[in-house]
Amino acid sequence: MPNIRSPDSTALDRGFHALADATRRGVIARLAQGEASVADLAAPYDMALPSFLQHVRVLEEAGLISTVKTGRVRTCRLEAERLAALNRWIAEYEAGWAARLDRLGDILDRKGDTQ
Amino acid sequence: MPNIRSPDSTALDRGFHALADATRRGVIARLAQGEASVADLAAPYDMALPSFLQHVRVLEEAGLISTVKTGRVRTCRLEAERLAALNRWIAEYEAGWAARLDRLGDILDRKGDTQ
DNA sequence: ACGAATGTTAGGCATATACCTAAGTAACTC
DNA sequence: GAGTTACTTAGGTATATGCCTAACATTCGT
Repeated sequence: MPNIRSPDSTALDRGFHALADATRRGVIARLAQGEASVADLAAPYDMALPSFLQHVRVLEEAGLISTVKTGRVRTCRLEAERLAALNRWIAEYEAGWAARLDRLGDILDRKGDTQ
Repeated sequence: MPNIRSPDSTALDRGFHALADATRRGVIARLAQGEASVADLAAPYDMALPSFLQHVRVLEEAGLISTVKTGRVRTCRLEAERLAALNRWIAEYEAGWAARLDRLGDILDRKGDTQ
């Protein structure tokens, strides 16, 4: 039986994985207010810079942020479109029309039992 | 300097982590069409059942699905509200008003260069 | 050119994740 | 009550993740 994995699954894998960490979500929240350097982004965290840089790379490889190095400063920017893509994946199932129909079915069944 | 992590971050951690895997996203997609047993859910995947069950547990601990055992069958259902909560987190930053302003700035700058 | 600022690379450690096989347990089915 | 079904538990391996320190590279200010 073939595996159901689709070829583009890694984009979602990386995207959601990138969001599954408070530090990285903090970076995104900060970048939503405008661009920032790595040092600026790292400042609130009690973490060695190399460790923090790893998080930045995870975000960049997920496409959630882009960075440019100018002189010795690397400036980071939020890539809202990629974030939107993740949101779209969720939205497709979040609507939950089927789930609601199931629940409606349950409710009707229960009504039938008691009346 | 204090760490910025908020106390409830584990809910988002677990939620997004749960979505960061194609098998688990497949389960969600399937459950969006209605309830299903573990065996039903596992059928499309070329994976030992214990391995698959781990994925189910990850989803359940993230609150993305709920399960009930009736007799020897465990039935799984999508918890759309939790999915919606993740979507809400993304939506807050996806809007990207700040990012758009930045880009608008870039565009205006470039216009200024060429005209 | 010298020192400080801003990353970056290299290497290492502890825990978590994703998979497996083998061996249960509990509940229908006959 | 014996077998089959549908999980479940136990235990093991390989890789990935998240953190660290130490040392290097580059650029900026004076």
